[in-house]
Amino acid sequence: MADTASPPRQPRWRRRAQARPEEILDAALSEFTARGFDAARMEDIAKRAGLSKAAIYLYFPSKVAVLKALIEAKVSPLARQAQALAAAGAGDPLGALRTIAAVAAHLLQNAELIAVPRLVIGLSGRFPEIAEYYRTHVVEIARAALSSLIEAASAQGAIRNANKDAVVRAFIGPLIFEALWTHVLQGESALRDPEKMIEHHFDVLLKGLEVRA
Amino acid sequence: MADTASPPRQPRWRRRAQARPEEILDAALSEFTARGFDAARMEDIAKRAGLSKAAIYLYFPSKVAVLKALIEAKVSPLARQAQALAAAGAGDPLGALRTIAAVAAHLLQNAELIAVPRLVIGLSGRFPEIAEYYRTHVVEIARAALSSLIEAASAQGAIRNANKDAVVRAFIGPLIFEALWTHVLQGESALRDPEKMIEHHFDVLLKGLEVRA
DNA sequence: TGCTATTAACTGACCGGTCAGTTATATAAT
DNA sequence: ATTATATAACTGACCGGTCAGTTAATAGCA
Repeated sequence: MADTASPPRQPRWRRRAQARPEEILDAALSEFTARGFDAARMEDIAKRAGLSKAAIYLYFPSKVAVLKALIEAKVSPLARQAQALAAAGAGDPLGALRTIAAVAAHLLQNAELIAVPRLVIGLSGRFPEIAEYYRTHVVEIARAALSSLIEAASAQGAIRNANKDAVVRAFIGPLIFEALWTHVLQGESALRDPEKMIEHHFDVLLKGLEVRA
Repeated sequence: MADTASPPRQPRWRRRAQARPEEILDAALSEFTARGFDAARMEDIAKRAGLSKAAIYLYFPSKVAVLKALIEAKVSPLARQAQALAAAGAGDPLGALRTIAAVAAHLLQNAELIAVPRLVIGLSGRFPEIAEYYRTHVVEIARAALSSLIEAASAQGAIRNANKDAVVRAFIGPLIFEALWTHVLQGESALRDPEKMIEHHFDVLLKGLEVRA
């Protein structure tokens, strides 16, 4: 009797097959980030994404499948971006390296961004395919991009000859370290001032520690 | 009737309260390393340690407690070692840094050694105390040790003046990166030849990339 | 322009299995 | 005889995944 006279009720739910997958992945990222893969509950992911747990299984066959899709979705863009930056900067490789470092330093401020690699680190033992995917689709691509820039810089005399892999490590390593220090260990972070950090980074990287004559 | 006539039976189990805790921690490290914290089963840890699951609870109140004890047990020695090396090398700071890097490069070949930090990375979100413990008891101590060496080197003119934090990052970062690349991503590793890797590392670190006049 | 049939999208309730932790009991050591 | 050390058996809760059934959207038809 009460509300028989209110026809324009809004439906209890809507069909939005198009938008669901991405929403699910976003929700999953949040939950995985906060609790880790195992402790994250499908029920909570569903709630956050605004549908029922069962509905998730209309889009993904399993929890691991959600994780894989998540990694693929969040990771490929980064790899492509790195390649693009490297390609665009072939003319001025040293400048491109500096730009990439600056961009990276800015991005690394964002905690959600390093959530994926953290998941990968934690799960690489149990799901080697995930580690492999991350290596081949992200890190190897970034390494290749950097390598090509370094080679170009060396070829045109902008930097001296040195072992390429060592240079790549010297370029990336400190950034990774600071990201871990900041987001994993909650340490006081140099990332708060990315420009200054990159300035110092390049000062050491270019000039080295030796006392010049 | 059968074997009533064999008195020298060995007992079904022995009381070894003294030795148990460490054995449990070793077993836990193996299981945690292989499967991660959540997927590791107390039952399996017990089996590996050679006792029953219930017996573990005579020594540790919970699974997390085992993890914490494990981290504390495996981590303090490292911190002490880093401090010792730094103290011993105060006279020749640059040499000490090289030694530390060489030792580190050797140690990093061992997969079990980086298992603990990997656990910390994976669990830092859910158990911040663990991350904090690791920061204060390991990384900050290692950083301090390195910092003092760098300061000493700078003071006695062995290296030029540069931002100390940046130098620490430039020193540690590449090693961390290579360890992750090797043990997490299963990549082809420069750690196979630690001497050469350190040689390249120091070549870049000391001389930098700039073309000298 | 409504009514009906059909399908895609979605849900609530449930099941089977797992596992951290507990309890009742037994055995070694003293 | 007593106590510390150990186990086997058990419990309670949780959670990934499933399924029978419901609802929203849409296409066909009058």
